[in-house]
Amino acid sequence: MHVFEVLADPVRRRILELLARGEMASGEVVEMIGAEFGITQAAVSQHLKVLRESGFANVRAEAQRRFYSVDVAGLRAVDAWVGQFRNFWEPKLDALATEIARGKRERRNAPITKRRGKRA
Amino acid sequence: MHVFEVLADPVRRRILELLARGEMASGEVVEMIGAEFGITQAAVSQHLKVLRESGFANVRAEAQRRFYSVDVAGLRAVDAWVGQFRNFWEPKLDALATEIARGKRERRNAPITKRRGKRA
DNA sequence: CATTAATATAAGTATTGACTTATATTCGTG
DNA sequence: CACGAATATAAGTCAATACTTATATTAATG
Repeated sequence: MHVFEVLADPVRRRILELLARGEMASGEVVEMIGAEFGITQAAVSQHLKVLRESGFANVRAEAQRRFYSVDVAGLRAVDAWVGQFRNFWEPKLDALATEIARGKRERRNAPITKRRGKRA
Repeated sequence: MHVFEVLADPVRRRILELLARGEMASGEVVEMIGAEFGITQAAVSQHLKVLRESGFANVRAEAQRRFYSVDVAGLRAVDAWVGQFRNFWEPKLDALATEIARGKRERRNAPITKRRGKRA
């Protein structure tokens, strides 16, 4: 399942927000999410499965308990994709990349101009 | 439609990547996306509608043509949500927030310790 | 070792949303 | 003003997925 499909579900987003505060046993997640969304243990378990299989959560077993925690892999993937566009609202550092893009665009229709300075 | 649902669709993600290179007329988008995904003009138009209604794209009319461009609003919203977790893999600047979270977690089960210093 | 606790899985259902074809709208142009 | 070009919308279909209930698995415990 693609990272953005994973985060498209509000329950999964909420679970991640809970895990951000520290690892939680499956049962704790079931309680909180159950209270907030009114869904069953099975449903929560299925969401946890999605999160773990898509790189958003890690599991650690302790007796019958499963402790879930945030796995950054998924979040980094999302961040990387959004990063493609970050220069659109944060021109500060990446001004060069922005310049290149804008240059390309404008040069397409621009009138021909004599260039001065070194040539190969 | 929630921002993450918007980006859950590969066609919409691709459209945004195209728009990142500069504004495009609807027709141009239809050509490129049609070629890549094999879908009709109507389908692309519907995706453009979603993008514009969810704050990911702006439209500008010129005669019968509609020129689409990236709107950062949606992307910023996504970035903000992911930002909640950024300290998980970028502890550098936000070390304080990370510290607070970790502290909370550990204090839960920690042995009681005498605290020193000012009190209210 | 039978029972209970904690979690996962199986199987079925219902809703959502991404398509399709067909049609409407809007504008320039002969 | 009729027509063609560019785009949007309407209506219907189909597949994906988020649920449900029921059951399986695994481990501690009396």
